[in-house]
Amino acid sequence: MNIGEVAKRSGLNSKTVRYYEDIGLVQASSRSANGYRQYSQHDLEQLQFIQRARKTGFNLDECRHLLSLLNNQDRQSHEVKTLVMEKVNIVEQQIEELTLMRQCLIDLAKQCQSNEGTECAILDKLSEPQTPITAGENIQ
Amino acid sequence: MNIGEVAKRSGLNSKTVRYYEDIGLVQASSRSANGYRQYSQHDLEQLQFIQRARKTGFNLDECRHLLSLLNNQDRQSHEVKTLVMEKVNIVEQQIEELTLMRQCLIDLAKQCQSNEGTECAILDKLSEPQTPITAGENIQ
DNA sequence: TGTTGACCTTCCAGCTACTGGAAGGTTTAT
DNA sequence: ATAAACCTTCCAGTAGCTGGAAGGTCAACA
Repeated sequence: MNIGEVAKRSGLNSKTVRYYEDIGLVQASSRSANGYRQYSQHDLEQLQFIQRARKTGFNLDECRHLLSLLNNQDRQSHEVKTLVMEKVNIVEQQIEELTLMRQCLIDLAKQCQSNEGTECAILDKLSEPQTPITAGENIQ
Repeated sequence: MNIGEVAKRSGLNSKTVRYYEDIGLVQASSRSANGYRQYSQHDLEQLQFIQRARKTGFNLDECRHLLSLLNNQDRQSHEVKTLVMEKVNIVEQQIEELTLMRQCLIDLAKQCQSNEGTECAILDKLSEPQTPITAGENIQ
């Protein structure tokens, strides 16, 4: 199948599929006489795997790792579980930070009269010389 | 004060301060005879404001907006509140998505025996032709 | 006086994970 | 014949910095 077809079936964008080939995340596909990329069922499955892992929250390096485990018959089951549980920890940290950030924003908003006036408690708060707001480290 | 000092006092990196100048987020500082950047108390306050807004979860465009409101005497208080509440919504969506993702990962991990074997329920799940895992749209 | 180290300068490249667009070739349908 | 819908490559841009190279400046110390 052509790249458009494999893209549709894997839920990825054609550009993304080419990109994954460029960075060596998947093997270069074969080509037909006109130079078009040709994908096998196996290729599709690898791309679907990546799409699903990405959606589950793994970054491309982690996908690379998962793919190598997937394609390696000698892998050990606990390796994969470790990877997943590490990811759970990271996601939980992110949730915690976002929750703090949310509280900061709500606290800010509470102090605002929200009228037509030019005084603004929010801007004042953000301008204070001390740090009244702490949402942990900034995400991203 | 020099860039190192203003960086330390604002909690930013010198590189970041130069970057903010490059992209026009803050006005270019004055220079002393040797070409070093010189910062006033006012400059420091603007940088501190940005640092705090970033930490609170605003991106650079939003910081730009907030700064213009901060520096504009005609601003209206509710404009700022609206910006903050919009941000709360976005943060809440992110939290929701991450929470779903966390559950996916935990579900995956539960099915894993985590032994020395080479079968792996997690990889199997990620390889399934259907999409068993849905954590909403992937966050970035 | 020389030199060491800590500053400062500019410029360029790289990170993540794509995405958009240009310029062009191919295939299919009308 | 021509238009639309594919496909190709290559280059650049996104956000928000950060690292490094190559070089100038300044203060302290032997």
